Amino acid sequence: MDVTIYEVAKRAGVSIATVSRALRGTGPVAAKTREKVLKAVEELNFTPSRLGVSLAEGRHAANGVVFPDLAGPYYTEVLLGYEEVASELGRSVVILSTKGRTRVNDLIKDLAGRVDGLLVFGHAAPDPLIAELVRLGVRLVVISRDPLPGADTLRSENTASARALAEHLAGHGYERFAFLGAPLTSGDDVDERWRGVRSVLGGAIEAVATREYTVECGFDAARALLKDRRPEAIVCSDDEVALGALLAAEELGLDVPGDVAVTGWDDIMAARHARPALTTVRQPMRELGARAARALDELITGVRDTPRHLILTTELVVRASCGPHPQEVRT
Amino acid sequence: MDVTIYEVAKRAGVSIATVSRALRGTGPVAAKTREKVLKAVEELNFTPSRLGVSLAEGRHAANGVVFPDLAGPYYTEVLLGYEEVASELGRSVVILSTKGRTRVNDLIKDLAGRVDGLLVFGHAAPDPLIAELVRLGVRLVVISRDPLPGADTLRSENTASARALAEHLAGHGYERFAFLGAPLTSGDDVDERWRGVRSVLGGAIEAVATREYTVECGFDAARALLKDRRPEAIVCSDDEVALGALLAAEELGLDVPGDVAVTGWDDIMAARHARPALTTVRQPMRELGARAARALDELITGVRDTPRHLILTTELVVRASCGPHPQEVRT
DNA sequence: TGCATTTGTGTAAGCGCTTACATCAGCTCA
DNA sequence: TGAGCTGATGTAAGCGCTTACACAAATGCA
Repeated sequence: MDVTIYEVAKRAGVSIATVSRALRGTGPVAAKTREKVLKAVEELNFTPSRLGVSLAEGRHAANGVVFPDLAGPYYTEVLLGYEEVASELGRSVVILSTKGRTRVNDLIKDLAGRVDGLLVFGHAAPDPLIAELVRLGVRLVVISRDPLPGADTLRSENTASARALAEHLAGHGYERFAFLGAPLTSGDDVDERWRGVRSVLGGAIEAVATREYTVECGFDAARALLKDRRPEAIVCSDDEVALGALLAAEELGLDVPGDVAVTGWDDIMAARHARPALTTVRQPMRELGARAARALDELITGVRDTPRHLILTTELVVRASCGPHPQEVRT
Repeated sequence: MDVTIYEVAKRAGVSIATVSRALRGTGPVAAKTREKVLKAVEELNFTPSRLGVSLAEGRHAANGVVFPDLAGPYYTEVLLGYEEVASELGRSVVILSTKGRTRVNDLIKDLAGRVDGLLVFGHAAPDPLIAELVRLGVRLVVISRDPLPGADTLRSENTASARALAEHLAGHGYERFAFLGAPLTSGDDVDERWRGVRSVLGGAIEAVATREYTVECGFDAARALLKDRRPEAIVCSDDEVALGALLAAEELGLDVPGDVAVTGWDDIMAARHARPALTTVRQPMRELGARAARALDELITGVRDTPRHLILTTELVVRASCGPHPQEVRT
């Protein structure tokens, strides 16, 4: 891994410029010369140093991604979609997890210095930092949050889907609801969902916090809620919290949906396999990642230079956990 | 992000060497000079170009990781442990997912060219490629597979734990077993587990393949198995497959562990929350990642230059899914 | 006070590439 | 047959840093 273009040039009896041209296919090279070069490359096992190339080209050919954590399928699915497209576009992906880290801002700035563009999950970086990155000219796509100036934002639709979900539940005849989700950060996905359902259900729904968006936290919060003042339906901020709620109900000997209906959000794989299968809102997670990678590519290559705010559509997926509802089709 | 050390030097009225020294703390710099430099850095919002630094230092300050996929907690947990320690050591992490990719070898070699060292999950890269990387002098840690020459390997203990698990199940009085796991690749973790249980149970256990190590595949394979010729106990290659088996049993109206016992491997969070809670073997996933990062650091810095093969200890975790067993302690 | 250190700073040579520009054959075509 | 091309190659100037080395100024000590 430490043979340089000079050695190849010497061995092939040409200049380094010719080697470079032969390898990249830029500029004309005589067939015979190319042969010689390729032979030398082969013999020496030469691979151009990424650092040299990048420094000369003035680009990293790498994208960054900042996430709080990797717990659960949401982050990993988005990440995989992102990595796949980035790879397709010839870019590597450099990751940074912020949960439990100190000096997050420094870490993120450092990351920004080693990539051509950055994907940031909504809650993984504080707003002032985002603003600073924008000011520094970092190419940025922020995911799962409301639009902000200077950066692309990308999210799935929340409000309308939340209203649809709420209306569906209301159609079951339920009258006392709870929204089980983490502390609401204004403008993030969960906040939008909460606003959406509340706009339909009004005072009939109360918000209940969980520590995090995990099965465990959903379990704890749901158990407390169900013991204390059982609502007829629990709308959860996401599928994992909902899975926790299902477990809590089971532990308390409650039937879902007989005693309490439960819904999730995201449509992760486990939602379909849960018992009862989870009514949820399907959000295109891979697609989010893929779009982010493409958006970043546009910003980096300069095809586009004004921020764009994209919202992907979602789909209400009705399954057993919200109760019998003959009009709807099950998946 | 495009202000260079030259501009800082000019503004501070010093040479670029002094700027570099002031910023890195290498070599002596007068307090007053440092002030001037820091002021200029501040005003210009200077961040040293990572490419320039890396090229000059001759190191990327980045590690790579190659995984097949990110499905389930195993990969993400290892990855997070790895990233955390790498970050602590001042190294970024560049990821590469190989599942469904064409030209994997090229992708991996490309990755090798942009990092100082590589963590590779056992099944993510073909053996010949590993050998080639070793030959090229790539610093390498391979995880979850048997030792191979030239590279560090790192895994959790399998054989003894598998025997312990098998003996535990035999102690319940079960006599007909199935091992539910993916097609066995010689030398990988699952293969070791299979060999371990078989060494105890002999002809009483049969191997049943799953397409992948996922809940879904576990579900499908288990359903087929349970319908066809129900064993008394199903030893699963990992927790996710086991969760699938639990779901299959439930769908078929079978009681676990009454009608069939089920065990997993890994002790992912869902194992504890499953109903019944899953008997499994706890493997220190974060620790694996963390160790890999440290091992790589040793190889990169040259503290150590001979390969090391490390095996971390595991722990049998007995829960309800294998049936009542008063002698053991439940967690 | 003079000499040997130490301290502070600058100069310049890399690190490994890409590419603009210069050069020079060998052709084409009038 | 020579002007004008085109094609093939080399030269050298970056890209943005780090650091060995040189050197001048400041300091220590006898």
